Amino acid sequence: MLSKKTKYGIKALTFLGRQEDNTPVAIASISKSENISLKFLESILLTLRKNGILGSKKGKGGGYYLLKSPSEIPMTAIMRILEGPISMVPCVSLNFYEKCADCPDENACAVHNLMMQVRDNTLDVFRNTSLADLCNC
Amino acid sequence: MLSKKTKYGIKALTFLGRQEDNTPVAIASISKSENISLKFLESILLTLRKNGILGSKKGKGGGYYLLKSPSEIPMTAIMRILEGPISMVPCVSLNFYEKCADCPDENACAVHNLMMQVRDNTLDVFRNTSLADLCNC
DNA sequence: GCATTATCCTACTAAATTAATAGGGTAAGT
DNA sequence: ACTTACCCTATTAATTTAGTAGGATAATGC
Repeated sequence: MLSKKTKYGIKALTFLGRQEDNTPVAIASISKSENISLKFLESILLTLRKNGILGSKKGKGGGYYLLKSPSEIPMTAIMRILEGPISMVPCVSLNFYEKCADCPDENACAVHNLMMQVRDNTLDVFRNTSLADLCNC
Repeated sequence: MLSKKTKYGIKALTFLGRQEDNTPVAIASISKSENISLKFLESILLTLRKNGILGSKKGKGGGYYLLKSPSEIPMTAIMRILEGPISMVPCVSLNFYEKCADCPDENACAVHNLMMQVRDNTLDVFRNTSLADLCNC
């Protein structure tokens, strides 16, 4: 299941991507428009900033803004920052790999091989989708 | 992330599907071979039985066995019983649909539309895979 | 019929994760 | 200075997941 953190994060990014210009938007403004708890959203936007997706400006007229054009932000990046691994099991993860404690041989593991296929298909979607695609719908 | 419940359940089913004949296999036997806590596995096999995937026999020589041939058991069925919805958000689920509290219009929701694509791709994998495919690898 | 074997079933607990909140600190603008 | 709005850490509450306990029930075989 997708966490609320990821869901809210994507909604906020889409909101920012839909702005006419790229001037900073206050957290409170996004929070109201998208029905997201202000404090929770604050922490989400903070991690997006720390991971190079967003820039921020303090003080009056401040807020968050996209550092790149939406078309240059692939969904793989957003998903990995907010949700973590794209795969359903760590043993097939490209960026968050971990060996299973119970599994002596990965290549002989039915779950491993099945989840590899799922990962490839999911990855296909995220690789071929940018934030821009989400903004235009 | 895939729950251990689902992971263990798939492993157990694969183990059963790989048996020469379809005579009952004791939980303890599966538990040892697959490194799964006996009690936890017990509850997993119980739900698979209650959902028509497994049959069981009590007493000496008893255990669990597949009710159908592995090729007749699609992964969609197994996943929905063990893991629940295949989609990442309830609002795009075919079998476990739920409306999002925060979202006024589903069709205008970027997350909704993205997750629809992911669901379709994942579903494709599970629909085209049966337990038999997992047993032969 | 009685001991043994193994599933059946409910309830409970512990651990981990997720979601949300609190509250003060820091920087920018007027 | 004062206000605005992000910065950051810590804490708590809620939920889910994983695992455990312990007895009930049914089948088998001597």
